[in-house]
Amino acid sequence: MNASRTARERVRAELMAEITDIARRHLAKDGAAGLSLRAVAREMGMVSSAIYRYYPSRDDLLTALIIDGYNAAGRAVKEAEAARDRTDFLGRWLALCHGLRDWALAHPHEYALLYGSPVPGYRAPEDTIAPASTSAEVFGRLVGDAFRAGVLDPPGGYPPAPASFAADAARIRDAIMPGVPDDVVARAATAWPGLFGAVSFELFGQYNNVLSDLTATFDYAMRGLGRFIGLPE
Amino acid sequence: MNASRTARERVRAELMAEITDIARRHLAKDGAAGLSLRAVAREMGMVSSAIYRYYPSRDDLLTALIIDGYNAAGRAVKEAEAARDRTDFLGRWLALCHGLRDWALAHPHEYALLYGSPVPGYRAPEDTIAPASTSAEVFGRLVGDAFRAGVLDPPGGYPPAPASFAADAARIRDAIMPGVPDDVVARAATAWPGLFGAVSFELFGQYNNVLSDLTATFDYAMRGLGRFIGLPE
DNA sequence: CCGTTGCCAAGAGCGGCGCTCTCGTTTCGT
DNA sequence: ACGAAACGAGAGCGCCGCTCTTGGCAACGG
Repeated sequence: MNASRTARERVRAELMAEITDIARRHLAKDGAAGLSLRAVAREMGMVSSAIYRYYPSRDDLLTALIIDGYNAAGRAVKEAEAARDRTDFLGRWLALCHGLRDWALAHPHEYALLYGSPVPGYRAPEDTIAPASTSAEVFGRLVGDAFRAGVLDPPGGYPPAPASFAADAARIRDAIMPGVPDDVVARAATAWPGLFGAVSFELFGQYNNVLSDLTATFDYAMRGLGRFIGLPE
Repeated sequence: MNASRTARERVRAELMAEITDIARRHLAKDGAAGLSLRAVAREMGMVSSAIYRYYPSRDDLLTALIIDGYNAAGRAVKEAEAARDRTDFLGRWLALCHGLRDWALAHPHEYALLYGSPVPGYRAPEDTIAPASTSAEVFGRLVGDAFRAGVLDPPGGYPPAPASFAADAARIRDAIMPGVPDDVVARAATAWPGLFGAVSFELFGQYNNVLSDLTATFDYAMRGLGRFIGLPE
């Protein structure tokens, strides 16, 4: 009975995978705004209404692509970071940053879908938060490793974190940075959006006619943020 | 003859202004994806094809809204920054940051249009770059003032800017930061996208279920970036 | 003063979109 | 073997951006 049920469901799973594959290709080519269920159906040789058996709406298909995208970006970040010597903490951070940037440059529309403006009528289904945190987990582990190694050496002259941050710090610590004290969490939480701000600026054209050697400038900026956290040179 | 021609052109200008006003309201309510020429025309009591006399395409209307948005954001930033004591450089920076964030929170869809994923088939017409730099000019003047006042006191322990940055630094210096040395320009260029990364993270939902006191955390992070540049406490 | 020119609103229409509903057919569980 | 569920196809609804044509109206030149 398992075999028979899986027979039908296997076809269904394969068709859903084929739909997402085609949709991902369309997304990569034309962006989220250009993704059309009808075009995907056409390419599959189906009639448009048949698609709705598999994805009840365009937003559901987009949600699937978002989850895929978070997983792909997280994998790229993870692999880039894993290639560095475990004790080269600044190197791991830079590898993480370049890994994200390289993936974003290779998949600009997918990056925009994840970290740009939310496209659908706005929703962030529960399913997306787990894969969305993959990159942050890599970051948290890196910061935690550096702290436990006792090598964190942040430049002085910075104000302390606000008292209201303690609760957030505790939550972040429990989730991805076990054992890390509040002020380190706070600095990490400052640097983290800086990474995405830099990638988004480059990808969304804010650096046009401003910067020329984008790779070197990005590397410099991320090095600065790494030092800001306290990662040793 | 001037009077007669301007008579006709005045009506035209008024109609274009009315179109952009309605379009801006639709944009604020439904986002860029929900902006429809037909809906705007309907609200104006026109037939949809008549709109094309004034804006040849939807993208042209969006471009007009983008320019308006940059001007509005720039004005908000400028006024917030101008309200601070000229010698309170960190205060001016924080006012700039909060000014941008407050404007973004009040006009999320417009912010997304400016600093989120580029929505049209992608274009950045020349007309948009001048208004886009208003905020950066405020920032550049602030950094320049602080440098000329001799109060810049950046924490040490950071690597120098890459050699390839010199040309970019010269261009930035000429445009918005006259007299500022390369390493200060480089640090400013690191902090600047950090501001937008923080605002975008908050606005695009990346902080959901992560941070609770968003205002205090933002203030802390911007304070850190201000110190990173060297603005004195 | 009148004819020409050019701007304008309106209407019809094209192709495409997301999505719904109905209708035969196939497939599966019992 | 039979009823239920899943399925593909087709037609259709109301949107959308955009184009083309038509007819009215005002401005300008002879």
